[in-house]
Amino acid sequence: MTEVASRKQDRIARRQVDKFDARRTELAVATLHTLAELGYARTSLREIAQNSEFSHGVLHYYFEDKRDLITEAVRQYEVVCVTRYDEVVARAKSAEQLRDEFVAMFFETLEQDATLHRLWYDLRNQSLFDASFRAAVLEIDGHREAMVWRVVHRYAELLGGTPAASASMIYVTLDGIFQRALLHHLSGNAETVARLRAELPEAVGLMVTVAE
Amino acid sequence: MTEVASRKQDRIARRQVDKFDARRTELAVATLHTLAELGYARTSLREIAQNSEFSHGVLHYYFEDKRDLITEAVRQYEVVCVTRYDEVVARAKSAEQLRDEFVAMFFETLEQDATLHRLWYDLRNQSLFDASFRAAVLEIDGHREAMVWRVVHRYAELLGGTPAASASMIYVTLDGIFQRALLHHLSGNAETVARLRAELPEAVGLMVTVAE
DNA sequence: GGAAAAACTTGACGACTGTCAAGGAATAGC
DNA sequence: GCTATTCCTTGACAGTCGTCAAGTTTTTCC
Repeated sequence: MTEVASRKQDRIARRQVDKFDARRTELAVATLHTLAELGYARTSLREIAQNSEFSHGVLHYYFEDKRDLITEAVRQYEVVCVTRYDEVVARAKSAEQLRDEFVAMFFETLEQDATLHRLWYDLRNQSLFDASFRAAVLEIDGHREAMVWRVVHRYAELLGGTPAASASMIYVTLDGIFQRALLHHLSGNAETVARLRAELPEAVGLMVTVAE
Repeated sequence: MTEVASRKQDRIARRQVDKFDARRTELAVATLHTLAELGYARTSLREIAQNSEFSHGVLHYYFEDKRDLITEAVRQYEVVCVTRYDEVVARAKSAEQLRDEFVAMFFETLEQDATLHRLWYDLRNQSLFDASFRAAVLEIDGHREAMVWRVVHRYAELLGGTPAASASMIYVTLDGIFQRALLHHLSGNAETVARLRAELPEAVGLMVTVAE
């Protein structure tokens, strides 16, 4: 084969791979939405296919098996959800502004992306029973922790103080609040959500100590 | 029917009800263990029956349907898990002792009853998708909140201070720590669990403010 | 001990599951 | 425009699921 022909071959192969990956991603997104709607326990391949424009057989053309598909869907969740607060951090001019916009964003995504978030917790929980997704889950959990740490760290900086607890502790606290708010939001318990919202700024305040 | 006969009938009926309930509970406990082992998504009625000494058909003799059975199993979880720290509170003579014994118990049940706890989180999560268990879940969650509140409240009392946050906030924080420790415990990540354990006393300390 | 009631087993049903092979439709390369 | 490859659909498979009816075993009551 000449060099030109070889390079051409490469280009074609690459384009095919790109196309293949694009379709994979497309199907993973459809999977993500189906999972968000039904939950892990009740999501079938046929149901996923119905939420896409293809038939159920195509899933085995693009994915090894169901695990492979769902793992890819989890990865899509990460793309969507793990840089959420970065713009808030970037534009904050004062500690107060950062805190308030963080709280606002926190409850905005809670309500707007509720089904997506419940899926995340569902999959994180599945990983307690099944080691398949565990690596992906631990990775995303780490990214979530880093994300809230950037917020609190910057908040402390703007206040001229330092975080009062480790990244781990701060993450599990905020995540715990989020989970509970989500449960009550989906239960139609608006006043409990409102109460959590009212308490969140104070909780954030407790996470930073300012030297006197 | 004479009065005597009627009372006798009552006694018989009551005994039958007791027997009926006893068997129901027995089957609910078997269900609980199966769920703890396999998780909600993969637990079938035949599997449950195999973990009991009966055949799968009997489950429909004692329970309306699968939901009814699982709801009863959740209730059994409550019986087991919701008064765990009360003895610790009762015997504590000092704040330090209460804190240390709480931390010890926290990680003891984490490791000893890990499968049961992962089930709890699994079911709490199911209630985000399916309203069936929601009432039971919210009720148990409330009891768990009250349980940790008793601990922190007593701790503050012994220290001569007051809790620094609401019962809600304190619960979600401790629950968040527990969930994360559970994830890493089941992932075989012992050093992360150890780190959380080392940080827990400090976190508890932050939950109480002492007037100076 | 015999009849009635309760407790339990067995086997079957229709529906649904993940997987995959066979074949049709679309596209790419010449 | 023809061929080869890629893409996608269809239908079937073996298995599992919750449910339930029919029948057997055990217990209860007189």
